[in-house]
Amino acid sequence: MNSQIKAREVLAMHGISPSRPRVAILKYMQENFVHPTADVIFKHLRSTHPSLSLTTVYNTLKLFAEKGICVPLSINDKQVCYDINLHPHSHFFCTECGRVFDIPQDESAQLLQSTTLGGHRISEVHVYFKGICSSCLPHESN
Amino acid sequence: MNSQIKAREVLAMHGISPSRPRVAILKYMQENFVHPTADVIFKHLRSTHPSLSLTTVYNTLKLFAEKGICVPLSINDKQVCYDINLHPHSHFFCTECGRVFDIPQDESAQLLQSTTLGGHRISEVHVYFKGICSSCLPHESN
DNA sequence: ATTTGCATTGTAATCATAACAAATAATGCA
DNA sequence: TGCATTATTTGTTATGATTACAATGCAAAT
Repeated sequence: MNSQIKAREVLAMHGISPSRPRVAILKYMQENFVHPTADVIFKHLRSTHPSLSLTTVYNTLKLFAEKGICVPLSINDKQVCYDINLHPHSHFFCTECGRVFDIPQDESAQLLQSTTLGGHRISEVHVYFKGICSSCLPHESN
Repeated sequence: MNSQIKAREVLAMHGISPSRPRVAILKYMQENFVHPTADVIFKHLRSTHPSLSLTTVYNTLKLFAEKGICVPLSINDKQVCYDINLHPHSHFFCTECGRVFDIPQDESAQLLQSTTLGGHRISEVHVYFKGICSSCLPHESN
């Protein structure tokens, strides 16, 4: 299939050898454009890949994140979920069902003050940056 | 002291009885305008409140959050930290030292595309909303 | 002083994630 | 083709944050 090839291509582009579990996990993320946790992926692939272990899923997701294939999201305090959508966009986390929805960036920019967004009722807005703070940065020239 | 009074006032305003641990925890948060985890608070108050238990800190922070005195932040995947600053603002998480800095909202709005912010080097931008999604919302009239 | 009910405590349980060592597969080369 | 070397995967065990829960303590009201 197409996504099978695509998954292998993506792995190759990032210098990752295309082992069975890696291809399966990436393919899953490409086909199911959700924001899965390690556990969700594990449970979905269990039937078709009986030997797959949860540890492998964790390792693989961490590897993907390091290589820039996906991004870990700490939206809720329980589990980390992963996003293969690398285009700039925001997220909406439903406190009822726990699903994470993608929100186009321009939509979210103007709606930072609004209370509804695409039919969802917003109760919290979170914006945060990650990086290296001024005191941890190597000092340039003094 | 002033903040002692202020802490008790805030508790009263939110219908929370001012027990020793609650006053101490709130006072700590008001005086040290950081973004502490339960553990950080516990360790700081341990010396002056020898009988304090970690469970009480967890319970109290959860209570404060429910009553709207503070906001839990899931910025990093390890521990939840709490913010008593309720004014709209963004956060900067340093991946080196783990500290969380407040970022004025207007500053962050324009700098969503920038790579530095008040001397910090930005590598990730996260925007997310929380609320109830359209399918979990009670249907209005149909 | 006694009751009543909330608050705190300490311990034990849970759950996500990481560490680690053993088993397995993949790759290159004689 | 068959072995040697290295990378991956697996299963189990450990860790660390958070919660559950039962027992104790405390404070206001009678």
